[in-house]
Amino acid sequence: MRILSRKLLGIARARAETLRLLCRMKKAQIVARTKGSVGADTKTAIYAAAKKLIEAKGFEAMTLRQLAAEVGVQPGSVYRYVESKDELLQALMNLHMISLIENWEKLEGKGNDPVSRLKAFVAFHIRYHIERRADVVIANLELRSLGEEYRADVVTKRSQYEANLRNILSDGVKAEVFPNVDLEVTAYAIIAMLTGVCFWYRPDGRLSIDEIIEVHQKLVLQGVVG
Amino acid sequence: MRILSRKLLGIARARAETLRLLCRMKKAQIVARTKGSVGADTKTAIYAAAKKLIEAKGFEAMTLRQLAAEVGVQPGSVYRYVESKDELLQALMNLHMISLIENWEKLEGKGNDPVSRLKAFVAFHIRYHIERRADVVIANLELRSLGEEYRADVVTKRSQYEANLRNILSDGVKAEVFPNVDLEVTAYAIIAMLTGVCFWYRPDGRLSIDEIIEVHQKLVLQGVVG
DNA sequence: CTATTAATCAAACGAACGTTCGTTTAATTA
DNA sequence: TAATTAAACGAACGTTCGTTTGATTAATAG
Repeated sequence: MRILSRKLLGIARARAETLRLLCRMKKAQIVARTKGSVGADTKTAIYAAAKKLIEAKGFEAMTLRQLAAEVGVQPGSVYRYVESKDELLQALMNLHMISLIENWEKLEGKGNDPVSRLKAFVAFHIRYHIERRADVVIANLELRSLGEEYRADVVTKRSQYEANLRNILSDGVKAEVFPNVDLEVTAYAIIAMLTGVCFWYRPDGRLSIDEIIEVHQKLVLQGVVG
Repeated sequence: MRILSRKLLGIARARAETLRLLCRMKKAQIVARTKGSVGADTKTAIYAAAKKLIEAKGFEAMTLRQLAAEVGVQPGSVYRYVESKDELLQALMNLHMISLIENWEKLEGKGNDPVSRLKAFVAFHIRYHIERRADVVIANLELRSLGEEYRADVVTKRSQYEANLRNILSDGVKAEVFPNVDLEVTAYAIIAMLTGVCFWYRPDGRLSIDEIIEVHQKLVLQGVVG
């Protein structure tokens, strides 16, 4: 057996040498930096591919080899743009939370009374979540995979976003348009219900996004107004 | 650097040799079948530990070595009770769905009018989901990790359970107690909102389970009754 | 035109993964 | 008590993982 393995080792070595020679021959044709490659584009492609793969398989199940293949690059090349797999997830989640908060702030204050503000929130949340399904799925399912050092930051940002809804409800209670609502629980309930949409929504479904929004606006408003 | 790594390799080899000797010495004391070991108990322990670990870290992130350590057994021993890691997840999800459906069927039909049936469903769903958080978290977050051959089965069972709510809503519409509700969307919305509870509920929180149920019953009923 | 920087590749690393296997001991049966 | 079955162990298997490295080419700046 020991002789056999030595023989095999020899064969393997010879084969490796042959492959190396073949590589050297090909090197004149295809190698290293590719024509037209631009770093910024590659980084964008990496982030997009990561979103797609994590949404489909989950963060832990996605390998950097799959990610690299999706981008059309070698596994090692990803590390020019990403510190580590963990840091990549952190970046995706943080960018999403920041974008979510900013986009709502752009709309906020358009209406004055609590009822129209609540309707606006429902519409915004559903539309934004359907349009960025991958971001949302990642942000909601992969918190566990996020390193402890990053998690608190994302959780804080999420709470910050949810505070917008709590403020609307609170103003409604003060103005006596929403009687007897428990701010905390109601906010959780509404958000869960709205976020849930992007887990069953299908573009070719029976209802349009606007119709889905209307159904939810009615449910929410009747729920809190009574 | 090459010299350093050779040095480390040498140290590692020496240490491995020492450990091997220690193992051989211990063999006279601790080995093989342990006293008082019962197969059924071990299987129960494996399922319980798997639930705990998957809930905390996710299915892909849990390793069989962690699972074995949690049970207090060697990694290979797990395979006496489990066909594969995938089959373990499938078993956990299927058992949960079956139990969920059965437990609701035991309660169903206690009330007659759609309103009291809807209230009963809200109460049951929240209480059951809080009490079996691990099961619920797994069933809701790990569908992606489930092999395609098993997934359809779990999805069917889930839809079967959700049909209970759709039937209640449908009866309410026929009896003209719930005017103008979209059966499909409303059912999704209610379930998402109720399931959401077990992602924020804390036993030492401000409200008791009963109080949380009351808040949701009110929200849901006002939402569908108008 | 030359030197420098940006971008990528091929190859390898050790570690950890799920899983298999032959052996060994505890409990049960005949 | 002897033979059989149940339960677990320890060690290893081949594979794949995230990551690092040094060489190599494309684009850009001087």
